[in-house]
Amino acid sequence: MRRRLTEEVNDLQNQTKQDQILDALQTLLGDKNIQNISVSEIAQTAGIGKGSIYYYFPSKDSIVDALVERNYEKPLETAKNLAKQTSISPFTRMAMIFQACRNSSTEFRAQDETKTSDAKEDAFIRQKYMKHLISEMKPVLTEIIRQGIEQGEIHFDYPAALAEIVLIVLTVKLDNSLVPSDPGEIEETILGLISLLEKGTENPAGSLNFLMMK
Amino acid sequence: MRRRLTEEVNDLQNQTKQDQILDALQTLLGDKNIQNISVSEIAQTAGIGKGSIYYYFPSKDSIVDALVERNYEKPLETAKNLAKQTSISPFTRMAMIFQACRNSSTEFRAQDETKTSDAKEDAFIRQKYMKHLISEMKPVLTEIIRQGIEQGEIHFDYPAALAEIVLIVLTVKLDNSLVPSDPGEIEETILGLISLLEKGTENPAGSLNFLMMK
DNA sequence: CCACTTTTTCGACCGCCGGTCAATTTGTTC
DNA sequence: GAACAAATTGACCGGCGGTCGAAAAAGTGG
Repeated sequence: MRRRLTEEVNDLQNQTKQDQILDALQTLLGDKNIQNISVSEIAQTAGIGKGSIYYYFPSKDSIVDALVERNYEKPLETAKNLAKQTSISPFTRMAMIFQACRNSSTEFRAQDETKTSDAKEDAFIRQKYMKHLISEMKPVLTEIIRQGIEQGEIHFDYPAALAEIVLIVLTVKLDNSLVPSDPGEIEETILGLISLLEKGTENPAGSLNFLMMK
Repeated sequence: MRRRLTEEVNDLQNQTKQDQILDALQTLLGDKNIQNISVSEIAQTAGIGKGSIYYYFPSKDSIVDALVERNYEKPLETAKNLAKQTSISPFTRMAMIFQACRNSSTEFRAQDETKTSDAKEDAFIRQKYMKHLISEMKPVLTEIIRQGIEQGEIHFDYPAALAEIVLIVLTVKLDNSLVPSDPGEIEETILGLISLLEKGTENPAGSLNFLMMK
């Protein structure tokens, strides 16, 4: 059978019904925690009936999952492309990847700061974020580190472990819901991580400072 | 006014009503996720009425918080005591602390493995765990590392950062809910962390292998 | 022992949520 | 237009976290 006309119109304006729903959720997340957002509310914001939500998604949780995935599509693609650019230094590429992630995540939680409700409460969604990011990004980062080892720029015996350690520390530390900390503390931890990386990968002190973001 | 007799009886058998409720929750957590445990169920298991739960705790969430806190009382005390034992090598003390945490947490999630429901779902409670552990343990570990630096056993410029990095990586990695991984993968990450620590703190390769648990 | 106050217990009840479903509308094909 | 499939909907359901007032139990003073 031919595809429905409405579907084609949607595709043309790059807005499937699913996207509409995800947009609604994203908007609402600017104001409150996922726990305080009801499915009816999402439906209302999306301008459709509650029942329709369940025509496109099997559960409320799955909507959150889909949103997380959508928000990391771009940085993941960026990372995968960078993994092929062997001419660029591995550490530079790592920095670029983290920058891409950071942009995407600040975009995602644009209005979090102005939240009225208790910030620690939306930990739920942050966690899905972390999980997705770490598991998707690890193989890519591992490959880049492996290249660095081959090129003699990185001296370390456990590329996958190194990738994971860096990912975990950065993700956890930059997510204030898991370990609440003031900016100075974050900076110190990142500095410590950089110092540990420099010594651990046998690079001169200060050479990786550019990993420090912004 | 004098303390109530019942209160004293409770204290004698070391079982306050709160403890009774926490025990009930802990039992139930052996079988299912916190999301699938209702307050009525906790009450029933504890052998009291639902209303009584809310006489002792303001919310369901607060019960979970209290349980997490209770389960880390012992390892935290152990750690604080170890912080004073300056005669023991810092890394040995770190290993002892992690061992204490590990014992406590396996006790806590004793029957997780046999769970029927989807394991990733109880991420909620694990996260409370991580958060509590990291924030409470960080200052203690920092102090121990600082002692190691003074004694010349550890060469590193950021004690607090080092403490946090180690805590974060171990906590996240040993919690399979956040980054699902098979045992071999966990081992590799820990090995990588140890290698990074050895190089980073200017200790000979292999000297910290005893940090590897079990 | 009694009268009285304070603490504790309890389950019926409330509002709301995630999720279901039968009925209806919309779109497609011939 | 008839026949069929796809999409939409809101009333409805069971169950949840949390409230509340009544009442039982415990404590107090004489």
